[in-house]
Amino acid sequence: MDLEGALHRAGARPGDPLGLVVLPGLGVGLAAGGGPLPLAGDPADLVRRVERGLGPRWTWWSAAGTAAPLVAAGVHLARCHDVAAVHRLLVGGSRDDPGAAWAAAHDLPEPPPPARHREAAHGTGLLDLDGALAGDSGPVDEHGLLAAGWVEGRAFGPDAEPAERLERAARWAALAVRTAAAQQRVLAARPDPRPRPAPPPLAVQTGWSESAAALLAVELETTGLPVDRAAAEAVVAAEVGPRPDGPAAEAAARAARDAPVRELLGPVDLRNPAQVLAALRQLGFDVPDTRAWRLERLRGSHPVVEALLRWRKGERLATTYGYAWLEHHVSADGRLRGAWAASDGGGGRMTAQAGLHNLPAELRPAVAAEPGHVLVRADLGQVEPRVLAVLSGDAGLAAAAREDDLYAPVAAALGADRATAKVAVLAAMYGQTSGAAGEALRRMERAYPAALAFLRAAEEAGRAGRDVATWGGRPVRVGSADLPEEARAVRGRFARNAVVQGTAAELFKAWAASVRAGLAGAGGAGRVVLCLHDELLLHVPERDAGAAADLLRSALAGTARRWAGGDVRFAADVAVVRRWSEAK
DNA sequence: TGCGCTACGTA
DNA sequence: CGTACGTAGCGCAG
Repeated sequence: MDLEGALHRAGARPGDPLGLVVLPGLGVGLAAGGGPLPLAGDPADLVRRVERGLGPRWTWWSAAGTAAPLVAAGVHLARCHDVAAVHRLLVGGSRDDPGAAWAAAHDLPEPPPPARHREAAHGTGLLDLDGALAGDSGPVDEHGLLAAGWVEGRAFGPDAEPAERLERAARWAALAVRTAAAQQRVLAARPDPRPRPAPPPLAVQTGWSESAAALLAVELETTGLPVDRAAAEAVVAAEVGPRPDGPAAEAAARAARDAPVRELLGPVDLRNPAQVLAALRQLGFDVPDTRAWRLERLRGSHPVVEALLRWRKGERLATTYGYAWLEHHVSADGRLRGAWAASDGGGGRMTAQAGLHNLPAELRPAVAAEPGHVLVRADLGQVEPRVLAVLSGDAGLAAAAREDDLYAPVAAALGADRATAKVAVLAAMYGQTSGAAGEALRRMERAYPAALAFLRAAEEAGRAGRDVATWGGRPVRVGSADLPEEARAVRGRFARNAVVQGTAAELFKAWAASVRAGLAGAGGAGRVVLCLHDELLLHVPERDAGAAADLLRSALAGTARRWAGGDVRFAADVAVVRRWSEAK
């Protein structure tokens, strides 16, 4: 079959949207401007050829649903439009299923959410849940909404003939392209907040980078984080002893860990906070709870405090990050894998499961490059105050951002030391209402009035139940008005912080997408292996280390210029290391 | 089994 | 009365 000719007849052009639905083992449904194009064959092979020959902007309902088998087969997908990711960027909230995106793109009321157990099946065509699709019903129902049988993948299920399944997959891909086109029109019409807008519009750029991040999330899950299992086990063993070989040994190890504390505290269940609290009160401690930061202050007043804090540390390693965790999440190939979400929570940060985002510092030496490779780590310095300078257009804060250490000029402006300046800046961004930052905060008002006014406006919007929006235009839903004062204050702080945190997340994802593209362009084996809010970790062959470090810096400079308009400088600290712990 | 609570890890 | 997230054990409701 002449693939190039078929693509040409279907109206596919380089760089243009090309709808894609994958039917594993069967083929792919493509859709360009000219209509649906079903192709039988090995999906990875077909997509690889189209990527090489045409270089489209792959357009799918979601990377999680469509790209996973391709990524698993080692296919690199350069550019994409992710309908789910863009939908979340456009309307905020947590819905990103095809039905919701389609309805929003057609100004229809949002349909009820899909049943929970079906969520994983969106657009994959992998699952046959409730039998065959009724008759020859199409993908759009009588209300103009997407039909359940198509959303749930039954339309492509094994009940139909292969040719018919591919035909439907291509029609489904065509609907993704139509939805994406509608989304693109909305993005392009959004006001551009940059001081000197230049094409492409910021919202369009953000749609692309959010889409790329969704694909990167799939890749991160496939690639995994390289872990030196022996080193990890050594850390665990040092804290909780050797791996128990059965339930009895495990119970014995637990009892042995508990014994030193129970000698001092009495025969209480250490895993029951209420019992621990009661026992501490028996010993004369007047504490409202048993949290570590509270007990920290009581260190030295009684040996039990030290023992309990030490026990807690070991207990964390024994439970959350112990042998069971290694067993479940670190594969035989030495990779720690968990599910990733590219845009989660209120502000749209990346999140990860399997402990990838909360690895205790003690375990970081176990994150290690494989033989012949290095880790290249880069973290954004003081990203949130720099983002605040972008959002608010505060000239003084933008000037401070020209320094590698933003807090130095801020300290000078406040007439305070660096530590105080840092606390004041963070207090302003997080909405702290008490504590020692008071006087410094008042000086912040005078030194950076636009930045503080921006934060106050965000907080006020949150208190009043009005949505706020990130730089890229993502609405941050704050919920309804009419709440008790306490709840309004909480929501105000949430809104104040979510705009900054969410905007930082957008910059980070744009940077990560650029780095991902640069690594692919270099044609090497370098991979992004971890995204940690303001930190990127790459795993690259030794000889590519220097190029990867350069890429991290140049990608940031380019991203910041396109994204912020060049008025605010962003800086990354880059280090080439063998083990994650070696970097600062 | 599912949920809220307490606790704690990261940014 | 600084924000966000994920995970685990416990106690309780169903």
